Amino acid sequence: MSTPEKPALEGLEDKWKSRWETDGTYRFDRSASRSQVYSIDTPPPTVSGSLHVGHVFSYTHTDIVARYQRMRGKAVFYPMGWDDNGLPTERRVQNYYGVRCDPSLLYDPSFTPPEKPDKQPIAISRPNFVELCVRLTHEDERAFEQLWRYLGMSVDWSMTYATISRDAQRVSQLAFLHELDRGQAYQLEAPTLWDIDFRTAVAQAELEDREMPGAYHRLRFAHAGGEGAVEIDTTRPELIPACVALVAHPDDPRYQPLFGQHVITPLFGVPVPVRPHPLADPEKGTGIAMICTFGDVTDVIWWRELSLPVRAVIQTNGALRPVTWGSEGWESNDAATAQRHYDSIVGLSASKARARVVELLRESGDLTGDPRPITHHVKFFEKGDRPLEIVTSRQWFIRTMDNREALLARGRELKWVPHHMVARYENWVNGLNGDWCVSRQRFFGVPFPLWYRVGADGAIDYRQPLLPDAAQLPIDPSTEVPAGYRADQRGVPGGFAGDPDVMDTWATSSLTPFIVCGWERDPDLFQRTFPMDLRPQAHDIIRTWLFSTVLRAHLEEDALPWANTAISGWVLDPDRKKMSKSKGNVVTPMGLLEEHGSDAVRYWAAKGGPGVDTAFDAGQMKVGRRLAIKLLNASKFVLAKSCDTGPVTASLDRGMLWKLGRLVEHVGRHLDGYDYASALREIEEFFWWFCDDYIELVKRRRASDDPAGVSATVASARALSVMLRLFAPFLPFVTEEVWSWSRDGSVHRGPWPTPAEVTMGLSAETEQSDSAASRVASEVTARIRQERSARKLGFSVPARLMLTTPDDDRAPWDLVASDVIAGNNITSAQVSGSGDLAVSIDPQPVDV
RNA sequence: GGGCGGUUAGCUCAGCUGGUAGAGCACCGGCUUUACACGCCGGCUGUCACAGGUUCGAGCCCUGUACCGCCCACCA
Repeated sequence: MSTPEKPALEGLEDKWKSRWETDGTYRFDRSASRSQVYSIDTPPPTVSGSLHVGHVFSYTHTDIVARYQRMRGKAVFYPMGWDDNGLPTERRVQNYYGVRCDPSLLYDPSFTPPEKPDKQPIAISRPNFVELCVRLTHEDERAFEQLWRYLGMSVDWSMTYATISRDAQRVSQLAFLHELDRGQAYQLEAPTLWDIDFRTAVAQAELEDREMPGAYHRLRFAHAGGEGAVEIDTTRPELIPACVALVAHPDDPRYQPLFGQHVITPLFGVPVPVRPHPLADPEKGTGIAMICTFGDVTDVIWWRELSLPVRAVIQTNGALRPVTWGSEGWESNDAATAQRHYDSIVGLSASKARARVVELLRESGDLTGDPRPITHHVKFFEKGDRPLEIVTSRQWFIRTMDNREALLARGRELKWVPHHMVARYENWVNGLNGDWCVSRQRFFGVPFPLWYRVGADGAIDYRQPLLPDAAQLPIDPSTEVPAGYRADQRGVPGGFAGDPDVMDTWATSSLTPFIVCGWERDPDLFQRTFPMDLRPQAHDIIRTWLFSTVLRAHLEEDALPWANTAISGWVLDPDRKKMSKSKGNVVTPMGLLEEHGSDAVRYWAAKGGPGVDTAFDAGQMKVGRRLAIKLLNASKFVLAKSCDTGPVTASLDRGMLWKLGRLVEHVGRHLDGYDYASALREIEEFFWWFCDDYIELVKRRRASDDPAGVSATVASARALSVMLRLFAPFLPFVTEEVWSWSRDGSVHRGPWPTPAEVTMGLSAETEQSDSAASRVASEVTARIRQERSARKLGFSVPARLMLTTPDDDRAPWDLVASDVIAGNNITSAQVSGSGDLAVSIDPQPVDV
């Protein structure tokens, strides 16, 4: 335990991250009661992606809060999770091992993937596929963990979880079964937004609008009576065979006479009714629209509310399905012509079929004019490449619409940092237009823990699912067998079939508070940690992760999942664009940490306030690095002569401590409100003042062993101890290093400083005069420095001081005069008059 | 179309309940001052986006406009 000769930052990360691990510095104390615990629902990063600067930025914010709470004496429950669920992992595993998942296959315990992936992917069962996902993501997790440790994240690494772990699956399945039991989950055969490339249903939360070129095609629908025709505009003429009605606004006089009449679809000769509906916009196109099953979500609304039949043509792969014209549901006035037209588009994708239909329309004369190009917004799956279609399929839903009011109330109950982010949540909840579709037609994910009976005719009966016992969970219905059945009855008449789908990744992620707190597994842990204290996350996933977590906690526990949520901003590149890989401006986090040092990068991150998008700024990191180095050097100086107890008699010393006491108070207030940026700013400001003014003024007095020297020694040592603890949540490495020079144990478990500790032994009666003295000392020193600079008199030139002070400053000046004189290389001081502060100096020749 | 945030020095940003515009970086000048040259001291830099309004007084409050970013939206 000693101060190094030449302190440096290099190597501190490696030194302390392993020491913290050995010492269990951040181990959660699970004997703590709920009120002593601070629990954090950390976002699990997607392991198959890569970490970027944005992660470093926002995770630092959370770590600052965690460290603050820990020093406040809380048992901080801070587990790290890995999100290895979902499509990114699935794709990566397919490519990495050269496999593909076939859920109809049975588990092969002896399967090992080939050394090198073959061109022809090997089909494997879902459990085998999941095993490979787990294996691959495990490697990613280790790399992530190394980075987090290097950054100084104070998580308890013994409590790491993964979203595809058996326990996460158990929690997902159990919550689903509860919701099924309570009628909050249900299945429905219904039109659903569908990605034709991923071949899965997608939820409202996963949509994004993209601007796409399109074109209005003006089509002619003949009146069924024979006389005249009506024209409609459509961007999707290929859906004419799926047309089931036309619709116009009820008040639109142009079309009122047509309501209840029929018109004939072009090319296919199908009589369809003309119906009124208020959603039809008289301003759009010709004011009358074609309803198809299904071209867009408005079609679904019209179809439902007008009780129209289904004539679906788009299949799950996006191609037009075969249709026999003239058969039931496909009646046509001219089935032969309809068939001939349809045969030329069957099997084509929507865009190819569209081009072909336009040719057919031109030939038949049902296209008025040329298509008019437009740009319009089209719904996409956020990870998808082609527009979504709407396909009718059986899906599982969790009820959101019935809970809208309750969810809005939960949103108001939650404390949002920054507060305005609550608007995003309310916006989303108010805009919900359907229950949450949680089933996905994918392989890697949490399966629905259900089987269905197969009837004697071989048809699956979805109405009464066969449920597993809760104690059995997690289960995979594609390999496990429901009670009362044998494995050889799978898929045969009179037997059973497993639900083929997996849950939406958010269906699992929405349960992170349950997963980490040991819901329905470790009741003791659960009651010590739930509801949690903090959910930190980014604002782009308020509608997904935050919303769905609030929903699940509401359904399961009738509670908020956490009391607070801190929404972090994004890291922007200097062009004010969100930093992203695709823009080619990604800096690897590890390179950044190695170049500037973790404390320096954390400093930059901490300067970005809660919810504030922040520019990537290497300059700030350099400033942070300088701060850390300054901390090393200043500490070395203070600790070179240190003493913990003794009377603080000098007014300047006391003034410094009073100022520090107020700082401690402010910083605590800022951090309680998650305003780490303001906290850091104030600490930093004090620290530079302490170094440049206070220490410079007292360093000579401090060298002596008389009572005045002891006063400065005690005060500066106390201040250093306090500042190290204030800086500790922000700069964990350098503060720990300095702390270790003179003290046992970790600064990160040290007590958070209190104003009372700082001003211990000081009499409140002197606060005003001490503070005034400290202020006058700084002001006069600044004037002397200005004078020296203006007159090019270096510090080494001794000078005589002539000072004018306001009357009010005369007494404070007397208290600090000797420090100001000694600290500014002044030979003698002459104070005169009264008025505005004025300083002049006379250089004094040095006696030879 | 609806909503949320932002616009302050060349750059990155503070500015609490209205009371004479701030910091850091950059730039310029100076300093061997035994903690630190990875340092210290000093200096320069502003129609607080724009237009109105309230007020003795507006960067801050109100109304409107513009631009930037984001979220949401039924996209014929």
